[in-house]
Amino acid sequence: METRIERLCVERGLKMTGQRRVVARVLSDAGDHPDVEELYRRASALDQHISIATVYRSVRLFEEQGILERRDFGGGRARYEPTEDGPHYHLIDVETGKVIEFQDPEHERLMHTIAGRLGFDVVSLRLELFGRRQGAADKTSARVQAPASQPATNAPSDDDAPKAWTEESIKGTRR
Amino acid sequence: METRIERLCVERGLKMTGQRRVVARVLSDAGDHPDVEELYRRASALDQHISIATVYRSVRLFEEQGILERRDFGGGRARYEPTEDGPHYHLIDVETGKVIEFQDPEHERLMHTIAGRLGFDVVSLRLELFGRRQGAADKTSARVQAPASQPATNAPSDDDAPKAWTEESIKGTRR
DNA sequence: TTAACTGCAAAATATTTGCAAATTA
DNA sequence: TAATTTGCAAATATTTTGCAGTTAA
Repeated sequence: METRIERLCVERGLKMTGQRRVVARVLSDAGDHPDVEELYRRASALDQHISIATVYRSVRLFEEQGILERRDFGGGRARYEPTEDGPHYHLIDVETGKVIEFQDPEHERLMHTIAGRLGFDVVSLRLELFGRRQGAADKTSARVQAPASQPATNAPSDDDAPKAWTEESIKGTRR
Repeated sequence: METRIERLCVERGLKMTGQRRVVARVLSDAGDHPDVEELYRRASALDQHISIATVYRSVRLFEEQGILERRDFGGGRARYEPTEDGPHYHLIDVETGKVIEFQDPEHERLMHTIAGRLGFDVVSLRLELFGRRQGAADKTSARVQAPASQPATNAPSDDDAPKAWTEESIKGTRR
């Protein structure tokens, strides 16, 4: 079955190579926010004949086409998700690194109000909330001193992905 | 005169070397959001005897101490600002890359409400708005297709800094 | 057929680190 | 003087690119 991403590519006159199709499929199937390395891993499982350079080229292309959005949850790697789900934001659990998506129309409105007040139209925005589950004891205060920009130098920067990815992903990380 | 950053370092029992002092001074004087390369440039002007490795080590240290916050405005480099100014957000002009800081207590409240609804306490958050000056003709629609995460692959990722920095900064960028 | 695409390895960019020498408290 | 810190250069990590060969339309 043809994925939405494939359809969009065809509409925009891009060649659908086997590799491109595989990357599109992997992205369509992903319910999380994989980085390039993880996309490459999943793609390789479906098709041996794919190189990581092609994955990089594909996500860049898809992003340029507005099919994908690049995210930065800290950890030094770009992460990706399809644009199909409409505007939404992310709440990152600082204890576990788990990512929760949420929407809020009121917030939407507020952003436009604020931008308007400054004389701007909103083109896009990003909002990431770092939080701790209510009632969770703070056993790790050192972790969350200054996570404002990157979640924290030493907080888990992983995701809602299966353990295997999580661990491998962190191992290869430079921070 | 001793900078706030220096004072905090001493309070936390860190040695104040000449280099550290210079980096602290440069950061205290910065009204913008310099990256490491720019910090190194400004520090070098004050003191020849400083290497970029030391600047990297200093900002990492300061960030761990909660004295600095790391920001990501796209462009592949981390940018820094002192934490002293209290919570505020950033509006990035997608045409010029100029960064405008703003606050909004209502937004503050809303974030706590939203997090609470999901069962979380807010530890920190980041909000970046990408906007276009009202009335500015859209001569560059290609630029802003999918800037949700990074401002845009090809939008200026510079700042409110002097032209000289802006240009050098972009030149060395990989995107 | 041909313009677009891929793989590979090398380059570019950003950041970290090992170690010997220098410096602060 | 002892523990930290620095400079330098080399190592790592992520992403991009040149080029020759392959492939979709």
